[in-house]
Formats: sequence, C-alpha cells, structure tokens
Amino acid sequence: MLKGDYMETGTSNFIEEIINDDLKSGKNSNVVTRFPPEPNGYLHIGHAKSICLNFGLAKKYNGRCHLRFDDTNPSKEEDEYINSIQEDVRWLGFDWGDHLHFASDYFDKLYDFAILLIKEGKAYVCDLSADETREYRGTLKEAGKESPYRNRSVEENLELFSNMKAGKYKEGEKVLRAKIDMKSGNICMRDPIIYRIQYSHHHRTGDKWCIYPMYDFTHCLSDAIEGVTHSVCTLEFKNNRDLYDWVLQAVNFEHRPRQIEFARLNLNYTVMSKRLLLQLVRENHVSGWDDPRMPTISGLRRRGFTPESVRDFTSRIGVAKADNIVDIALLEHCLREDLNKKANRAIAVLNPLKLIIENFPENEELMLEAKNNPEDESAGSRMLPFTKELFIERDDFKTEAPKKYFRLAPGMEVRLKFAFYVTCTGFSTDDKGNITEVRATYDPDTKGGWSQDGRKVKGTIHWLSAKHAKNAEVRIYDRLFQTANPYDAPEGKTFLDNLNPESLTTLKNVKIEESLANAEPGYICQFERTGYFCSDIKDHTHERPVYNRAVPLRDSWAKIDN
RNA sequence: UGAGGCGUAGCCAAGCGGUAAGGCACCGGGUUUUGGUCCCGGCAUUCCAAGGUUCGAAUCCUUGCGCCUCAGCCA
Repeated sequence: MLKGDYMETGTSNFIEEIINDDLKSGKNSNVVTRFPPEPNGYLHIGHAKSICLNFGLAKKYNGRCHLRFDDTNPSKEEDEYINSIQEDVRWLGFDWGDHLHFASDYFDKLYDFAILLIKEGKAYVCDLSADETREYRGTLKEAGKESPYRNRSVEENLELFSNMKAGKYKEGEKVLRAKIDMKSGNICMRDPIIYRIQYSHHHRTGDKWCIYPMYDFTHCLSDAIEGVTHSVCTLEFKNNRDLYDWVLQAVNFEHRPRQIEFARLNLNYTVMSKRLLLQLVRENHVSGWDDPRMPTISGLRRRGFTPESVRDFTSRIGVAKADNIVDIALLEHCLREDLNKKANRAIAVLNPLKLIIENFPENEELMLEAKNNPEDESAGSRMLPFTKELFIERDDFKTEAPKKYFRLAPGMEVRLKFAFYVTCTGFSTDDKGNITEVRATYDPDTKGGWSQDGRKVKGTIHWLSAKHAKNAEVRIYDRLFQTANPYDAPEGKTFLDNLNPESLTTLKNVKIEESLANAEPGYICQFERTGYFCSDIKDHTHERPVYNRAVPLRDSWAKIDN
C-alpha cells in the first residue's frame, strides 16, 4: 500500500457502509464508480477529494472507475480542459484504463431515450420563453403552473422534437421538458428541461447537433449505460436525485445506479469554485490556472506538492455530509511529512550577507562532506567547498543578541553546518547603517562541525562559499488570500479585496549550490533550515535557475522572535 | 419546512444503547550538526438546546434553535 493511499484510512466512511450493504444484499455484485468533470476549467483540490474517493473506492472493492467528461454544454467547454484534466488525474496516480468516456458519446442513445419518453407521454416540447418558463416554475414556497403546451399529442411532440433536431427553430424558441409535477416541493421535478437548442460547435460531435441534453437527463443515463453502480457526487446534487431516479424509471432502464452525496471540500484562505478561479485567471490576479498560489492540481504541482501528499490529505480529511472548511495547515503538514523523508537537502542563502573568515587562508579551498538527507542514509552525501569569503543568511546575524537568540552576533560562537565553529569578531556598515559584511574567526579543530573538547554551541547556520555560489531567483509564496474566509468581504467589496498583497515575494539575489542550478525543472528539495522548494516547471533553466517555495519549515524561533 | 440536508474541541472526524478514537492547530518538556525531524506529556465530565424513555443516551423519542442546498434553456 502506498503512502497516501485511500485504503490507508482505517476508518471507513458512510459511503462504504452503503456499498457494503448493497454487496451483501446482492443488489450489486461489483463496484463501478466514475469521476465526471465538465471540461470547463482546471481541476482543483476539491476535485482531488472526489477523484481519490471514486478511484479509491473502485480499487478497494476491486471494481473500476471511469473518467467521463460531462460535455453537454459546448458553449463553455474546451479541449484545453480535457487535456489538463486527464493530466491531473494521471498525476494524482489514477488510471481509468479503457474507460475514458464522454457524455457526448451517448448523444444518439440519449436522443432515442428522449423519443421514448415522448412516446410514453412523459415528455413534451414547450414553447414558453426562458422568462415565461421561470414564471411558470413558481417559487420556493408557491407551486408552479402547468405550461399551456404540456398536453400536446405524442405525434405533435415527436414532430416538433424532430424539427428541433433538424434546426428549424432558433435558440430559446423551444425546449423538451419532462412531464412530472409542477406542484412538487422539489423544484427539480417541476417539468425540468431536458433538451435545449444551442447552435454551438461541439468539440467532439462538431456541428452534428443543435440540440443538447441537460445534465439531469444525461448524467443518470450515462451512468446507467456505463454500468456504474454507485454514482458519488457532492451534496448540492441531493435535490437532483429525485430526477435522477425518475428518468431511469421513466425509460425503464434495467440497471439502476445509486446516487450518493457527500460534502464538498472547502479550504480556508482560498476559494474553491471554478467560476472564481476562472475570474482570477482572466483578470490576471494570478499568472494562470497553474500559478503556484492556485488551489488547482496544476498549481499545487507547480508549487512543489507531491501526488502522495495530496492523496494523504484527502484521506485525512475524511468523507462525510457536514459542511466543512478544512484548515490549509493540514495540507501543508501533509507535504512536509512526505518531503521530510524524501527530499534531499541543499543549501540556499535567500538573503545573502558576506561573512569573512579572518584566519582562513586567502586562496584555499577546502572540501567538506554534507549529508543529503539525515532522514535517509541511502541518500548519501556531497562535497561542499569552503573558502575565506562566505555568504550567510542576513537573518542569522544580529548586532546585539536578544534573549534566547543563539545565532551569530559579536562575540558569539556558532556552528557553520558541516564545516567549523566560528566566533564573530565584528561587522561593517555603510553610511546608511546597513550591515555590509560580518567578520569571524574559525576554529580549525572543529572541522566537520564537531569540537574536540566537547564544548557545545547552540546555533547552527548554513553558508555557501561566495566564489562558488550560483545566483538564482526564488519565489516565496504565501496564502492567496489574507482572510480565512475570502467571501467575507465588507459592504461594496468583493473577494478580490481580500487577496493577499504579499502572496508572492520574488527574491532575485539568492545564492545556491551549483547542483541546484544544474537540477532539472520540477526538482523538489529542502533548502536547509528554510523550507521545501521546487525548481519551476516553466521558468527554471540551468543558466537562470528559478525556485518556488512550496512550504516553509516550521519555525519555532519566529514565534519567540515576534 | 415549500422540499431536502446537516449540527461531536479552534479545524476536520470516529462513534450505530454500555459511559467521548484519531489527525491538524495550539501549549509544555526531552533529543538533535536544520530553532526542522523525532520522542514524551497536556488539550470535550460532554456531543446545538430543553424535555422524555432507559439501570445506562452523543446514539432512541418529542419539541425547539441554528447553518447549508434548490426558483439556469449551467453542471
């Protein structure tokens, strides 16, 4: 079993209980699920929950899970999304085998089912305008009124529907409706529209159709056609379940999938709707769907998240029916936990400050051994050059040491990781008072970072030989929104006003080990003492290295310092 | 109630009549050549509220309260 595997969760959820019952009662002899995205946007972490659930269930019960595109609205759907969705599901580690399907594959069958409904007197062509239809539908508390076209003869309906298909009417002029109950308390059942006219070019069927089936008619039949046993969806479709069942009953489909609803995922400090995510992309508040600040799968991937960490996250949050807002700290925790064991360590000095080792020979270069991963001996080690002029982190030096501070300050001794103990002897400033360099002496008897006399040093800091270090750009990412609930905006403001102005800080003068410059795009590692980073998939080159911060290391000193 | 769904810790979430799992967060302490990791300890006498049934209730019943979904020719 893999880390982050759905099956890793010891406790089962209510959906598994339902499946167990269906298997035990003999209602089903196998399990078939499906992940049914509409190709009108990129997948996000909320979809990951559904993907892991559906594919995980199939795996657990030795069944199968289909990837089916719900492509019934050509005006919103694009091939770019079809491609990104497949890439993202695969990246998460799932395989749909031969079962890549499109609702549009069933357009012919769906049309036949519509004819059947008409013949049974269960559907009719309605001429009401969109506005009239809305008025006739009634409200939440008042029943609707029956359409004047509701009782057309089967023959007339057949002819009209055929004309709709033949393109004899304009968009909006006619629709096909299921004849159910205009007085139903469930608005979904008030003669729902099941076909509308739309003169759009479809990405798969081209211009073959000018009428397209609606979700409620398409989804249940697609599930049934594919032999899906358990159709798992989110809670907002609960009301649609009556219609799901009604359609299958009405066409007398022998196989009856069972719809089960669970609560969708919400994360604090971000938004999780394709509409809003699309707005962020279109209005350039982010660089694209794969901007590392986006909660999209592609954004997380570019940020440096691993499929294992995302899967682990989805298994930890559970599956239930209560509305929830999960703390994004849990997602970050899952990444740290995964990377702590897997990621090699390397040194990068984010805000470089020159450190001169006064008693180290001018032109000498000493090679020192550095462990690649203290959590994994098999990761081995590498050699780091040590010279008279080094770079250390600006944050690791203070002109006066506050309480509990054990980094570098005049008179203080610290360990340069993997190298030597050094004692600070002084520092220089420019005319504005900015620190320009720090000076220290090293103890040659502490090579490797161990003292012979057993004296201890509290602080260990990282460093890089100035003449060997390479330059890099590092993008420090923080939460996209500065408020836990971005939707909670004051009067006259929108979620956009809650964007975090410091969600991206670009560091242009970062010093890195040579190996980091030579890494390929998408290389994930830990920058010693600062965080986990990933070389940018799009912008990183050996000549011009670019790293993204996936997540910082936990920092208990920061808490004391503030 | 027009119809439906849901209320267990700051955030998720087990629990299915036998006396509140686990994770994240948070707070202590120990180890440590990452102020990381790891380890140890703390963190709901109470489950939305109030009644009732029962030897025993988060679990069953009753009545309230609160939150969410639905009035696209979107999915």
